[in-house]
Amino acid sequence: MADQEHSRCENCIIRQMNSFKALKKEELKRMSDSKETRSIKKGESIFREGEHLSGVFCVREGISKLSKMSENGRDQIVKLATKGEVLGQRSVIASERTNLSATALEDMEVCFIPKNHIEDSLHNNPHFTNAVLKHMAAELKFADDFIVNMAQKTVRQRLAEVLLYLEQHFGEDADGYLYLQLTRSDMADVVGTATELCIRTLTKMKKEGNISSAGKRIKIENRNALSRIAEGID
Amino acid sequence: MADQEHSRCENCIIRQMNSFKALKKEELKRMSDSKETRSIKKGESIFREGEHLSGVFCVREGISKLSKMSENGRDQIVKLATKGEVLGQRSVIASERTNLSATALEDMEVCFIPKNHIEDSLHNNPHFTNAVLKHMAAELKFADDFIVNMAQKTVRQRLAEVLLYLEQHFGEDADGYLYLQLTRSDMADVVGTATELCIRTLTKMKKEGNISSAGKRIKIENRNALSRIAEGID
DNA sequence: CAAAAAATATGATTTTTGTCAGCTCTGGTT
DNA sequence: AACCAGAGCTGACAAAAATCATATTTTTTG
Repeated sequence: MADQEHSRCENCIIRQMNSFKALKKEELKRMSDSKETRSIKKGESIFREGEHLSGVFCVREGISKLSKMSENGRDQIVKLATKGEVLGQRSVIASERTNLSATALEDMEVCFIPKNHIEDSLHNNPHFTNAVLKHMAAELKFADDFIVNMAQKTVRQRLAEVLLYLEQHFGEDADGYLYLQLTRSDMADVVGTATELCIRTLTKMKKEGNISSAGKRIKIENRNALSRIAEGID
Repeated sequence: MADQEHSRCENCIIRQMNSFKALKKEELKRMSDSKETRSIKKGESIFREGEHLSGVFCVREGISKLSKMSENGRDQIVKLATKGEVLGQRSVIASERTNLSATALEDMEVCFIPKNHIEDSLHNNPHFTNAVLKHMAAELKFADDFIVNMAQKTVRQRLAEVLLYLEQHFGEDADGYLYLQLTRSDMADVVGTATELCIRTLTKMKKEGNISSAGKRIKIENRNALSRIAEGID
């Protein structure tokens, strides 16, 4: 199918959300001519750890998890990426195989952009390079904070933090439930614990009245209490 | 005291080890005219979390720890930085306060470089910007791997890994002991555990014959065994 | 709709980790 | 040599987390 007007990079609103906003009209046009839009079903993989990427993926719709299998055989989710995020950027910049796997948590729509476009713009467009640099700086800070949390906080603290994060970043549905419905297993993989302990800890939070649930769906009932838990006060 | 020949950036060997190798002669000359060499004694702080930096610190000699205090009141060491590393780069790029504290683990010599030099070169020298970008990409990968390890490995596994890291990156002295003599407390802060458990775990490794020690100094006796421990095989 | 599969949940137990108290060793100072 | 401070170490106990087993509920699918 030929590209519609609305699916051309020049007209894409998504690019306002990432480093691509620093690209010039011409760069965008060229990019748009060779880009390729892909639909990815919930549960499908976008790429796997150790793959060699020939380009990056710009997320237009849906949410994905970026995870890595530890030597112990358990998965750790390092990041949740949504609309506007560019997946695979680090690997392309470093000319390395991917360090993480990307998997769709919902049905997704992503644009694949061949890496030569990225490389060219990194060489010729300082605005773009600086935008990417700032973005990487932000990611690095996020990662450092993540390290400190994983190392120093209890599962209960981390879980409270994740719930607040999910609310802040993905919002809630019409009924007030967290929009992103992570399985307990995925939630455990974010928190870095076993599924059972994740469930038990959620149960305790329910009993305390800080959250409620309907099936896998979770509602935050007491934001402040969760913040206090995350800080280790409760 | 006036700058000697050998302390001018143009002639400094250290810059071959970091992004500064991408700087042009002129940039280096200007940088050298406004840089300032500082001696920092073991235990002293280079900067503290939350400070506003007016420049970056290029490490010429000595080793420092980059750490952050968690809300629980315990310190987590996120990185050990040595000769060639540039401290404060992320904060300057992001125009933010520092996210980490930097403290000397040995007597150090660092060059303070006012941030306008960095900012100018980021705007005008694409080679430099790309070098910094690649460096940040490497740091980000390191951080992601660190997250996975902290989240999924036991203290014993992480400690084995740290010992091997210390050997690989800082080498050993004439007697075969690890060159960098971390206190047990600092070692615990890298591993993300309490000092007591760190000591107990070291003791166990001694009994197993995988390491030996003399005072605070540690010698690796069985590299392969430690590797296996790190991988969770033993 | 019913069966099967997957996800959620709970109990019992073991292992790992944290905490508190106190002891010992070492290196430096007077 | 005596003293001291700080680091290293150990024991006893408490708390947190992992593991295994086994329901129960929800979702998927034939």
